[in-house]
Parts: sequence; C-alpha cells; structure tokens
Amino acid sequence: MTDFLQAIHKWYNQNLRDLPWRETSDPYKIWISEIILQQTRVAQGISYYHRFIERFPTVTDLAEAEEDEVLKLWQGLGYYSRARNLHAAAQTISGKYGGEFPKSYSEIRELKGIGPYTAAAIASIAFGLPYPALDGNVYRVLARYFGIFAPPNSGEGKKKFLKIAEEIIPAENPGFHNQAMMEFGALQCIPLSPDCPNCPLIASCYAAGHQKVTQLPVKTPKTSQRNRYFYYYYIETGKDTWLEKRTGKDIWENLYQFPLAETKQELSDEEIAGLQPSFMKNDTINIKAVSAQKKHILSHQIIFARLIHLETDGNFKLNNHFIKVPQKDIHTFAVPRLVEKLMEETGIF
DNA sequence: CACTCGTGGTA
DNA sequence: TTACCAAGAGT
Repeated sequence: MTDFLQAIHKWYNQNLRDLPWRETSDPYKIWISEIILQQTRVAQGISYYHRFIERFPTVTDLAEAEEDEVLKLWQGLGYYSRARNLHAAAQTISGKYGGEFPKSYSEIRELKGIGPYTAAAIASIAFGLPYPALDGNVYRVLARYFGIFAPPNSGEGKKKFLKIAEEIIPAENPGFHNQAMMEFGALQCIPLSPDCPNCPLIASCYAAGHQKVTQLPVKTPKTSQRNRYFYYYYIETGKDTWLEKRTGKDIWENLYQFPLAETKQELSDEEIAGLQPSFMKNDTINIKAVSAQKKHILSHQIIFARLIHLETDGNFKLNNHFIKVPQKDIHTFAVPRLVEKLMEETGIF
C-alpha cells in the first residue's frame, strides 16, 4: 500500500497541472472551484472561475448579489442549481457563520449544493482534514487498481469505495493526496484507452494484470432521453420584445427565455403558421420568419426548437407574467444556451 | 433507490 | 453520427 501511495504522489508531483485554484488556500475560492468542476471539465470551467472570483472576491460579495446576476455569470455552464445553491450557501455563510467559512466537515456538508465529494474536497484541501474525496476519477482509479466490480453509483459500491479510500488516505496532507488521486485519474488512468504501458502502477494494478481495464469501473445502464418540441416567439413591439422567467421544477429553473409554446409532437410548417399559443390567443399573429429547427441535447432530454419571429401592430398584449424588455438589453438576462444559439443563428443577437 | 438536473469535447 | 462522460447533488 505504501508503494501505491508513493507512486501516486510521485506521479502527481511530476505531472500536476498549473490550475488557478491551486494557487490559493482560501476555502471560499476552493469552494467555488469545486462547485464549478462538478460534472464539468477543467477546460470548460477555468474562465468561469476567473470571472466569478473577479466579480465576487469574497463570500459576502456573493451573498449580497442578486440571484439573476449569479445565474448570468453561470450562463452556459449548465446544471444551474449549482449557481442557485452556491448563492444560498453564501448567504448562510455570511449570516450564520458571520462570513467565515465553516471549518468542520459536518458544517461544510450541510451547506446547500455541497455533498459528500465537495465536503471532503474542501475539508481536506482547505483545512487539512483527512476525508477522502471520491469523484469519478477516483472511482475509476480504485476500481481498476483494486479490482472493485460494484458500480460506484450503487449503494453497495459507494460503501466499498469509501471503505478502501478511508483506509489508504494519509493523515498528513490529505488534500495533496486527494488531488493526486483525482489528477491521476484525469490524466493517466483515463476512461478510454489509458496509456497503461507508461503507468507507474502497472506492475501491481488488478485491471492491468487481469485484462479488465476496459471493463472497470462497472457502469450501470443510463436512463433514456425524451423528446420535446419548443416553439419560441421573438415578438417585436417597436424597440421592445418579451421575455419570461422559467419557474417550477423543469429544466433551466429561474433562467429567462422568449415566450414559449411547447407541443407534444413536432409541427408541420402549416401547423406552425396556424399555432395560436394560449399566451397570445387574443392577439393577431403576423409571422415574419421561422428559424430552422435546432436540436439541443441535454442529459435526459432532446429538444427540437424553432424561433418564430413576429411583428405586431402595436396593440399586442401578453399577460403580465411576461416582461417587456428593450431588445438591446436581452443580453443582460441569463438564458439557456439553446436560446442563445437561436438568437445567434437568426441574427437577433 | 431511481431519476433529474446542461453543456461540450473526444473518438 | 452516436456514445461516452466530466473534480456530483437534490429529491
């Protein structure tokens, strides 16, 4: 076991990437980086990290912001509950903890948006507490090296992986160890076609020795996607247009979008021309243009969307659930990538 | 426990 | 084009 740790730690010292959140010991900044990196690649998250820290240098700055602004900074990263929970947790830290980041694992774990992984990462990296951080990289390294065949996302698997991770984590520099394990999985023990011949652990790795590298970690079949059909309305009323805020438990909660008609099935051109959405049933519709269909893939849904461009005679009225916005100000609202792409491709934005 | 929550890069 | 899946958490 000592050999395993020595090899991993030596490898990390020789191969670690120069990442912005590795230049600080500020638990706030480490927290921000960990939330951004949940289910997100480093390359995609780096620019968001810089913008976030620049706009919100301290937890108090974040706590005092409007949620709309936090979501706007998060726009394009996906999984927007991370931004909403980040904002809520900042207010908890600012209030309950007087602006000082809590220092115990249990207090950290209770914050919104912080689960077992993130609590362990912050506790170990920022405060030197010996809690193993188990992310997808670490599950892969442990499964292959120790030959663990239980799926990491099963109850049985979580127990097995956590047990062995707790057994191997050193009391000294647990944050260094956790980052070494993750970095090793991210760069060396990668999901597809890892470079085993050049791996420092090949001699003692279970998967390499038993020809099981491609079969570990064991994955459970993923659930299927469903199709949805979105028809957005870009309504020109003079120099204004209309937006609505998404609410409820659907995707993109609290983000903005153009007035939307969703249908059960894809519509023909004739049906689009005759579509009379409930939110504008008392208005005369004058379609100026209909965009090409845009396919947008989410983790559990496939959305087929069009943007319908309308001109109005000036008597157009939507119910007050919608907000009238100067067209030049659309870019100040947080919108899903789908809406942003529709605007780009139709020349609105 | 099963399912849901985005987006983009890679092979 | 499809399939995979990334420093996971909430319900």
